[in-house]
Amino acid sequence: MLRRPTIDDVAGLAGVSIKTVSRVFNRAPNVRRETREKVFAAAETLHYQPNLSARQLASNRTFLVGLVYDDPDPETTNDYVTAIQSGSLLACRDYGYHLLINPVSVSSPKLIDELTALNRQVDGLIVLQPLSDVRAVNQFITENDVACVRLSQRPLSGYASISVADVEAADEMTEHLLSLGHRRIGFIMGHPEHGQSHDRMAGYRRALERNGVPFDPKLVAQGLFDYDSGYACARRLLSQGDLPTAIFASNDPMAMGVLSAAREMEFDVPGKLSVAGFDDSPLARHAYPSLTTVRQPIASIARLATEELMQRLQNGGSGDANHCLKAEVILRASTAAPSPQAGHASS
Amino acid sequence: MLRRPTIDDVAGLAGVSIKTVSRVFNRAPNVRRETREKVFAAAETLHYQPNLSARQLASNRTFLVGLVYDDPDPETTNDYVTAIQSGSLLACRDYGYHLLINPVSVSSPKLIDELTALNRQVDGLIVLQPLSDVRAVNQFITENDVACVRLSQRPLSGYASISVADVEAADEMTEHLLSLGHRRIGFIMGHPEHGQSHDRMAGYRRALERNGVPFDPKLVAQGLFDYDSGYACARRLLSQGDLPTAIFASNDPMAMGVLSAAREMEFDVPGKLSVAGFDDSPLARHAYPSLTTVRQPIASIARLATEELMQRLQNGGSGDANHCLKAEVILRASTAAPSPQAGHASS
DNA sequence: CTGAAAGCGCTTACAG
DNA sequence: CTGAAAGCGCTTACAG
Repeated sequence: MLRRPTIDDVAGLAGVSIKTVSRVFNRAPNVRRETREKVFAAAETLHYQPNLSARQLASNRTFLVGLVYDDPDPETTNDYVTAIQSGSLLACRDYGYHLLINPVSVSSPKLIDELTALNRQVDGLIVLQPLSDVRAVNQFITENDVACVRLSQRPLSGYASISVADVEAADEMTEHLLSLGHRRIGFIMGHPEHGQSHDRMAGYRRALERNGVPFDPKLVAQGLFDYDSGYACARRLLSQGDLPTAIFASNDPMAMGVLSAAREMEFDVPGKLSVAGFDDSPLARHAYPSLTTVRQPIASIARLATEELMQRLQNGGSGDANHCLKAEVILRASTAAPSPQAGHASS
Repeated sequence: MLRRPTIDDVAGLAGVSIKTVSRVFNRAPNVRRETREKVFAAAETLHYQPNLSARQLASNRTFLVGLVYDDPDPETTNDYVTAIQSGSLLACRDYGYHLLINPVSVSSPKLIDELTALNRQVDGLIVLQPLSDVRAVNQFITENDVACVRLSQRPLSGYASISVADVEAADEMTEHLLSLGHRRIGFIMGHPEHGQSHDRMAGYRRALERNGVPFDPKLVAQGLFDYDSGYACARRLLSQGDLPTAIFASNDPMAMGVLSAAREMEFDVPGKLSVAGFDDSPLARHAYPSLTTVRQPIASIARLATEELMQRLQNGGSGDANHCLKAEVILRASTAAPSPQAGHASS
């Protein structure tokens, strides 16, 4: 392979200074159109591509975005994170940026050190939940004036955050179950460290209240957003005296656990028990019965977060900006009206 | 935030030249232990971290590895790719490298242009299937002498490849079904462009042959590695005259499709139909019934590929190196002995 | 075992 | 609208 062409080669061929070539490639204003075209033509013939490292060093920018998320177990794939990642990647490309994937552990004592190191290697961060809800992380952000966009429903003064209307979505799903005739609706909360968990719970309670259905703590179980906890919570909820006729799990993996528990305990779904999830992960559509759930606009979230970050990097912009996107209830086969004799079944 | 410390600051504080600092950080030999410790101490107090861009520019290396894979649909998560990615990421970290995730489209006319551009921004590539089985891609690799490791069972002269013993694994799974007493075993092939598809098919045939069971083309259906194709193939296989008592699908998503089709057509699994998959994706354990499948050592594959690449980058090493890892049959609830009356059921 | 000098390929004020 | 010079923070031969 020949020596890679440099900015000098392009400048020479185009008959301009390297500064002009630089201007053209950085889309700076104040370049005559004619000149620009000459430069592009020269670059084309030479197959010139700017050297990233040189740009980085000279401009003190990296053209890199870091995506940071909690990854308790590298063995288990997290569909939500994967979707965010792929959406963000696409948006980065549009701006000539690369995405650096950075799983960290929220409970690691080195967390802040890791974030510090990462922050030096990228122009900005996209911080997913639950990291974006961790006090130490937000403190790190504000103290170091980190360029970042947070995925969280709790705003951080001076920064941008993107979130989904979890309260509304959970409210809507609960309303759906109520409208089918359910009155005893079990709820499986998500991981308590995630802001979403509390919002979804709030939506559940709001819908009950609005419909005059008393909130019963015995119908609520604390899960951890994974299959196993959903399974365990469902077994508990389905073993007590006064049975629920529906269970609303805060995410799809937990809802899958509920389906398994129901099958084991011979609760026909949706005949004897309705089950709803949240996320519309790939599992949901192919579950049996297919899962009623909430579809989050993950691709839009990722794109919006990335674009918001790009804005801030370009304009040095800061200030508050809190975007909240609507989610959508997806009705499938796992929810139906309660059967007349429901609630009288044995465990 | 204060000015970031540079190599000069460290050298000043440690009382050595910057060259020595550089040597220490690059783990070069020929540095007295005492000196090294002085340098590390100075770096520690200053919280010094080498500037990546400067290293890149000066050394003409990027400390970046590109992971390239075919991504036909960014909306759908591919558990296999995600697992490779996370394993490779971990290995990269051990070597001070970052991983650049690069989904491309195998059918894009710009594929080679994209690979060319990517190749200039990284030190080496890890190429997943089916890209690693595409002639144009391999041609690009050899013509440009690209530093890379391929995930493929078809070796490429001068390069390293990592693969899984697909033939053996498929053979073993088929043997398992035969040993249960199945004689009419349906097989759903994977995407024909993937090398694995053909190997798994070969393993299936080999086991049949060894056991004196004639190969019946009517029992084979062509899938595409996704749920929908598995579902469609199963419907076809279960609608013909001479029914299979077991279906071996070339991967788990297709096996999930088989389970759905079986449920719809009222083939009890495993009573009337045994079902086996391949991959041991997260779906498999939580499926109903839980899926007998083949566990691939994905983490090991990813680590091995990354380490092999690192070797080559460090030693400028080349030459053939073909690693083949063993897979493992995981027995779960979806396979059992055929019932006596099986094969006489209606569709 | 260690150092002084040159240079990697860009961008950034500063001029004009 | 365009250019000449300096410099970003490292590494790389080359000396010694």
